[in-house]
Amino acid sequence: MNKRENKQLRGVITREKILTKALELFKKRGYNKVTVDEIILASETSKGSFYQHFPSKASIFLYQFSKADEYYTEISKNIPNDLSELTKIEYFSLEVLDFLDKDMGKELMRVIYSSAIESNEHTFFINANRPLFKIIRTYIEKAFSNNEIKNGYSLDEVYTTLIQGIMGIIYHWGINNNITSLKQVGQPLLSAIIIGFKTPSNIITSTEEKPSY
Amino acid sequence: MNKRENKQLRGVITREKILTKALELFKKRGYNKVTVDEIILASETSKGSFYQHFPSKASIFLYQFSKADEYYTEISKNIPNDLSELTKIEYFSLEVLDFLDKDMGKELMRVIYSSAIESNEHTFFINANRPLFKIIRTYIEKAFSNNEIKNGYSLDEVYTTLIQGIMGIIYHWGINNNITSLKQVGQPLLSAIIIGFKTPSNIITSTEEKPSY
DNA sequence: TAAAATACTAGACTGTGGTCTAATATTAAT
DNA sequence: ATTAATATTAGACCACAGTCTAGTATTTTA
Repeated sequence: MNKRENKQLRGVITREKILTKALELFKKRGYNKVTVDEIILASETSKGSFYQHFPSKASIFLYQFSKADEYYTEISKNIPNDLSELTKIEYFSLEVLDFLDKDMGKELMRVIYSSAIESNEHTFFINANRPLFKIIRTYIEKAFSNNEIKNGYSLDEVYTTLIQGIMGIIYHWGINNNITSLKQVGQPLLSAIIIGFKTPSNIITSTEEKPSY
Repeated sequence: MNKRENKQLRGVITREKILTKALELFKKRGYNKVTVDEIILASETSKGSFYQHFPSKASIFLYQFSKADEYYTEISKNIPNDLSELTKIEYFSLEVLDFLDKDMGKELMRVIYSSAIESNEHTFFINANRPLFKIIRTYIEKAFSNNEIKNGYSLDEVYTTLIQGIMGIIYHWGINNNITSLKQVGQPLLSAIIIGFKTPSNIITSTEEKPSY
């Protein structure tokens, strides 16, 4: 190993020590109970090192979320091909929910959802999800090609509707303390939305029967 | 005025001074930019007084939300009676969104949604909304009586689905920086959900065609 | 190999929301 | 009217995430 690697190595090792210890502590005592000072004490490093390697306490916790994209791609590959595109969307979304529940966990999801809304630096949330967004968008495009969407919505409307639905499912599950699985609580909304897309709406109904709004 | 009123008065006046000045500052410079020290300076009070009258900085901002319930009841009274119950739900929900957008504003909604998910003290969010929840539940019950719900969902499923949808709409709007109105971005999801409720689902489809999940 | 540039580390310091305690004002009890 | 109980106020203090600066180690340039 040459000098260059050695040099990077010092940092990499420190970073790794911090990351490991931090995640260990978060797991043991919960994210909110663990302080940065504790992490640097346990990992025998310093404030300076901590913030050299991580931009915030949250980022180190959120780091776990980076495997998500990888997994989404995996899920999408394993979807039976004989399903309609809309059914694929439902199937895929439910698998995503299952993954978030079982592999990521409620506490992490809460931290993700709260940091996304409490600051304008939700770049991560929006960007890191790109693969998720792209996968969904691709399905929608195909659904349009196959004429599966019959309620007159545009691609963007369908897309936004789905994202709103998924976010609503996760947010609602996040603030509730019951132990029902995310997949289970999310299934009805997803189904209803998909059915909504499939069902031709009476144009007269939506423009004349309810003219007041 | 007797002694008792006088005594309460001192506190009430202080409380009012803090509240007024705080909301004024929040409005002028934004919630996050205003510090508690600034508020007590501007209102000529003290830390002790501030926390005597308010449990947190957020609570003083969230205070504005207390008129919400009142307004929800008002909306529900003014809904045309010749609409179907499901249409009423859609109408009502859209009016709620309109109110939250125009009267409450995005910053307040973000603070509400972030404090609800970042601590377990979201009692307020859940409880203060009771009237909203009750109104929606009542509509749903009537919709069931009128046989408007044809997709086989239980009352709780319909209820949860709607709440998830509404929360999703608000959350999604909250993290996005575009200026589209909440009502406008929420309309498609609400419509799709309602259509989903109305549309009989093929029972065989949901239990046999997709047995793998 | 000397000098310059860069990465890394340590820990003092800051900003800010929130707590605690002691003092004072007000009300209630006797 | 005295005393006890309670509400209110002031501001020192604490906790904790995050910043800043000075110093050290490593790498690159020449």
